[in-house]
Amino acid sequence: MEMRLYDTLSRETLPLYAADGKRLRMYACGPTVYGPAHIGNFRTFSLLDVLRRTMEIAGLNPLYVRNITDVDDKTIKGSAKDGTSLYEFTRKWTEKFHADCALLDLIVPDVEPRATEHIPEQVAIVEKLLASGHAYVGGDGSVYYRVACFCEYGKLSHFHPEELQTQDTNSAGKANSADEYDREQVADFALWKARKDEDGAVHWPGPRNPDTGLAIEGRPGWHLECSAMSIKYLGESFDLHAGGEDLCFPHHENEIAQSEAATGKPFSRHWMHCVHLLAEGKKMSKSLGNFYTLADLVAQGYDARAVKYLLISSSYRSQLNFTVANLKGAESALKKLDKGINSLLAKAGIGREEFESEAIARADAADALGTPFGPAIAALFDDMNTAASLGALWNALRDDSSASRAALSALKTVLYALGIQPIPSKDEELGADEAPEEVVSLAQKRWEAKQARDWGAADTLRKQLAELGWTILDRKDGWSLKKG
RNA sequence: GGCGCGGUCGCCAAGUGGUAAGGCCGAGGUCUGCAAAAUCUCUAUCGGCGGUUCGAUUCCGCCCCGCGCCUCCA
Repeated sequence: MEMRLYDTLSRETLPLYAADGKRLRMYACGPTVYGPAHIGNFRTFSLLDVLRRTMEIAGLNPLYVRNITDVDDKTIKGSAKDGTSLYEFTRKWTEKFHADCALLDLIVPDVEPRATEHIPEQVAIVEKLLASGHAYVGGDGSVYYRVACFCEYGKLSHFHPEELQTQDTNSAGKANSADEYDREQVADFALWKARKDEDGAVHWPGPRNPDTGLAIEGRPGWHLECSAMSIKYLGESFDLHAGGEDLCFPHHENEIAQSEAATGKPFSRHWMHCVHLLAEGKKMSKSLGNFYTLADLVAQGYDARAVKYLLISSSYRSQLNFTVANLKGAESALKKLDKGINSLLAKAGIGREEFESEAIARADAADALGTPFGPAIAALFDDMNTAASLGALWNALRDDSSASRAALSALKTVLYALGIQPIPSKDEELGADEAPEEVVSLAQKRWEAKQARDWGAADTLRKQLAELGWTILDRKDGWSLKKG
């Protein structure tokens, strides 16, 4: 079954395929490492992870490149504020990002290039563009892209350059200082920024000024790195480029302009954009108090798996509103999912270990489609409909014919694609040896009171345990304890 | 002003020209000394008004409401 995905460029849902017949070459814009990534960032990265996984089970053999932006205004400012080098500063936040990715069980990209490690490649593109007249040195010594030179400018975001209206403030709420003095047109964007005092030690010998023949010291503009690195690792033309919806314009539009002008070839063939997450009904921002990071949520005791479940619970093309209530709902759902899988295994007479081991392999997608879990796979193949896929997963879990080896293989495939690993029968029940002695002794006393049919004493002891934060789970023949 | 997305059960969220998947919450049953846990069952006519059609939530038009992007936010 063919996998299809909506393409921003053509505004059509098109089949995904590897142009070279071997690997589907995909580039995703990664984070700018200047602070903790928030869950909105991770909605995009989680969805792209599902995409990567789904392409894998579809046999598309993805080659996944996702960059790290480690030089820009914010990283420079942040490192200056911290009194550390740009390198140290961005390493710190990159490590934090990787830790969060691991918590969410995101597959590590095949290549994760950093902007600062690809300066020569970026400079080479600027020099090409200068030579062909697509770029010019502006009044401030920086190199700008001449948008007027690229007649297809706007083809991705479907904006007409002449209709672009410069807002009073940018998305960060800061005033746009879009003065035309340095540039020929407001729409022109910086390819290479000339060195400024506030950049401190952050500068490289840049492209040669065609007029003087001298290198222009400075640093790359924002869009340039993605062109340079995607071309380096995937070739001048590749299969798919993805990112958050905010990147569509100007970032991706500018990538297309500079790449296609530099190579003379079509850049990415297919474009995918993940719609943003809202938090408590509004765009996430620190001032609104609805700014969530994964670390915060985990520290509050929420399960990272539940965060991921929630983040992928609506289609990548629709907005998702994150609320704590929904996160709790996701936790409940996940608990039930674990149980559902356990009982399915029990019905099939297959042990948890056998299920997790190689004994039951992930099904080939074609085989999986014929099982009750088929619809869950088909939904992912159809424009990566994660919400429909989860719905189909629940349906299949209730299907009696799901208790077969073939179906369980298919289940493994679905869980792999969604990137949700079931937790082995972790029903939070603790045996006597796992709780504090005091608690165990209270529980035992209460059990004895109960056996003696002394309900008053039994209820008092149960209350005492509740005050200590433990719940008694009664059985016919005994008791166990649950925290909370 | 330009481009785009969306309004489906209390909440989240799929979907289709022929009478609405799923999850959460809630309610009820079973179990239980009671409670919890477990388990089973139940819960919508799709923003408004017109139009096309044998038939529209699904297509078209208008209106109302919400949201995103419009130069460095995933």
